[in-house]
Amino acid sequence: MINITLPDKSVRQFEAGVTALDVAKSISEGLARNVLSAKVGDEVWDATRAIYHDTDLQLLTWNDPDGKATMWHSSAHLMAEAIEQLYPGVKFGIGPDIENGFYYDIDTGDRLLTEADLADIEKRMLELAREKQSYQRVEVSKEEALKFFTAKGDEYKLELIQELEDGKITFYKSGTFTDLCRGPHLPDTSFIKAVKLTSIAGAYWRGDEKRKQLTRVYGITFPKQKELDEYLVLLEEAKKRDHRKLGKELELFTFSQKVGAGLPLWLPKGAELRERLEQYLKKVQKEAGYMPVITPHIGNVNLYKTSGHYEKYGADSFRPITTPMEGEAFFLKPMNCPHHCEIFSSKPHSYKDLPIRYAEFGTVYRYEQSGELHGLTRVRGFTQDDAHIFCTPDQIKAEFKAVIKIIMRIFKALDFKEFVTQISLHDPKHPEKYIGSPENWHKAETAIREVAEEEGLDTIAVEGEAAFYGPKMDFMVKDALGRKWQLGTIQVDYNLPERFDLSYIGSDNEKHRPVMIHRAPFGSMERFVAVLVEHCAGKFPLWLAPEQVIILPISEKYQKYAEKVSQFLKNSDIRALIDDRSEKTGRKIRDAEMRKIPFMLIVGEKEEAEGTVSVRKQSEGDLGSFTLEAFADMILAEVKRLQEYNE
RNA sequence: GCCGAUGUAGCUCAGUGGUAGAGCACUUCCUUGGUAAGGAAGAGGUCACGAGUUCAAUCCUCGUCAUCGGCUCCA
Repeated sequence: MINITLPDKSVRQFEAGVTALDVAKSISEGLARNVLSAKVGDEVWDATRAIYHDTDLQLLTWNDPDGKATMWHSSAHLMAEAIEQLYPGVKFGIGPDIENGFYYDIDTGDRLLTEADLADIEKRMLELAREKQSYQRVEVSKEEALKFFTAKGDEYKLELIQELEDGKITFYKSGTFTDLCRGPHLPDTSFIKAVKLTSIAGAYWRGDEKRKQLTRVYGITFPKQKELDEYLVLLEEAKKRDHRKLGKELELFTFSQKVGAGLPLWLPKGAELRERLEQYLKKVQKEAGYMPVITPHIGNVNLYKTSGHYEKYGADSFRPITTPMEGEAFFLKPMNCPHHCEIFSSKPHSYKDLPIRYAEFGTVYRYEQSGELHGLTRVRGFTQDDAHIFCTPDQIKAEFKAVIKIIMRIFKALDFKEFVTQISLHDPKHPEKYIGSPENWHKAETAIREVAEEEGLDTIAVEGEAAFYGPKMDFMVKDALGRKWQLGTIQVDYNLPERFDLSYIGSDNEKHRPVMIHRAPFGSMERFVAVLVEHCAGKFPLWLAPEQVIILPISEKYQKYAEKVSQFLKNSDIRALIDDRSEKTGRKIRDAEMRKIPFMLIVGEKEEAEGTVSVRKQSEGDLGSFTLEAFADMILAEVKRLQEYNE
C-alpha cells in the first residue's frame, strides 16, 4: 500500500500501481471524467500512469494551467497524426504546448502546406478525437528509439534522440502516430472537442536561421465548442485594440511608402499625445535632477568605432553618409550614448559633480530587418526618452533605484499593472558577442541583481538578453494580441566609459573611471504610444486625450452658445471642439463615441437659457446637467488627479 | 533576411481575360433635430509598381516594393 496526500492534506491509502485516474474515481466519477493529468510530487504525469511510491497528488483539470498544457500538448500529437495520415511522408520537428494552444514544426517535403489545408486537418483531427484513442506511454532504449526513427527516415527526431540519455527516453503512441515525447498526455483523445488551427508560418529548425526552415502550424483546442467560440470572440476583441487599426481610426500616425517603410509619420493628434507624455516625463526628470542635452542626428564614423557600435552593427546599419571630403563618413545615430559620452568629456569633472544625469529625447535610426517592422512597436526611426547617468561605483545602486522609482511612477500614472521585470544577462555560451572584461560584466550584473533583491522586485533573469556593452533591467508588457515588448530599460555599463576614456577626479586627487547607467522609462515614444493605445483601447486618460471635450449643439440655433462654451473651456486650458455639422444629435453622439472623445457636451435651448451644459461621458452615458464652471472644475480636477500621481 | 499569405476609392471589402462595384467617409442640397447612424444627389480609382504572355491583363507569369502571420534579429 502507498500513501497519497491530496491538496487538502488528507492522506489516503491505495494499492501500489494506482493511477491518478483511479484516485479521482475513488473521489467521484464526475471528477474522473474531467481529469486531464496529475501532478505527482513536482512532476506532471499522465493520469493513467501507475504510481508506486508515497507522494503528494494533485488532479489536474481544464481549470489548471498544467491541465491545459497537457490538453494542448496532446492536441499537437493529434494534429501530427492527422497530418501524417493526410500527407504521408512528412517529417516532424518539435510540437510543444504554448501559452495559448500548441504548434508542430513539420518538414512537408515537396508538398507545400498552406492555410487552405487547415480546414482538412481540423476535420481529420476531430474525426480522430472521436475515436477516443488512448495515449500510451512506452519506455524505450536509445537504440530502439534510433532504430524506429531511422526506419521512419525522420532526421529531426534522430537529432533530438542523439542528445538524450539512454534509459530516460519515452515514446507516446496514439492511434497511428508514435512520437518521441516526454509527456504527459491526456488519457485519450476524446477530451478534445473543439479544434482551431490558427495560423501557419515558417520556423527555423532549432531556432537557427542557418538551418532548414520547417512549416509551423499553430492551433488551439478546447474541451467544449462553446469555449472555442468564446476564445474566437476574444481574439476579435483583441484585434479591435490593435494600435495599427486604432492609430488609423483615431488619426494618430500613418506610414508612407514614399517616405519609407518603418518611418512613422505622426499626425496632429498623435503628436499632441506624444508631446504630452514628453512634457510629463520632462517634469518628472527635472525633479529628479536630470539636465537636458541636445545632440545631432548624425555622428562621425569614428564616434561609433570608439563606442563599439560600428564593429557590432556597422554592416547591418543604414549605409554611411559620405561627404566631398575623401574618407569622411557619418552615420545616422543608432544610439545617443556615444554623443552623451562626448558631452561628459567636454570638461573635467570632480567626484563632487557626480552623479551627472544627461537627458534627451533623442531620435535614432536603425536598419531593422524588413520582416521585423511592426506598426509603431518596431520601426527604423524612433525617439528614445534617453538619459545617461555618469556616477561613481558607489552611487550605482542609489541611482538605479531612483530610475526604478521613475518607471514605477510612470507605469502607475498610466495604469500599467501587468508588466514583467526582466533581468537581461549576457549569454555565457557566446562571450564573443560582448565587449568588456568579465570582471566588469560580473560587477554590473551583480549590481542589478542586488538592486532587484533590495527593492523586492519580482523579476525573471534571462541569459542572452543583455546589450552588447552591459546587462539590463527591462520592463516588458504585452500587446493586445499577447506579443511581448520591452518598454522601460535600465542598463549598467562599465564599458563605454572605458572606451571613451571618461574620468573624474576623486577626493584622492586621482583620476577615476565613472560608471554609466543608460535608461529610458518609456523606451521609445513610438513603442510606448503603441502599447498605451492597446492598453486603453484608444480611450486615453483625460490628461492625454488629444481632444478632451466635444460640444454638440442641438441645432444651428445654438451655435453661438456652443462657441461661448468652447471659449470658456479653452480659457480653462481644456481641449474642446464643436461638432457644427447639420446632423441630428444622435448622429453627433455616435460619431463622438466612435472617436473616443472623453466628454460630450450637448447644448440646446434649455442649456443656453440656464448657462449650463448637458454632459455625456464616453462609453458611460448621460451625467446630467452642469454649470460651465462646475464642468470645468470637474475636468481640471480629474486631469490633476490622473497626471499628478505621487506615491 | 527567411517561410507563407495579401495588395481594388480616404476606410472596410465585393468582382471579372474585353480598361470596375458596394457600404461608410467626402461635397452639395433638403432637413433644425435632445443622448449611438434623417433624406437625396454628386464627386472620387494608372485595380501597389515594373516587365512578360495575349488581339486584349486589374485578373495569367516573373520581378520589385509594401502590409499581415510567424521564424530569426533587436545597440
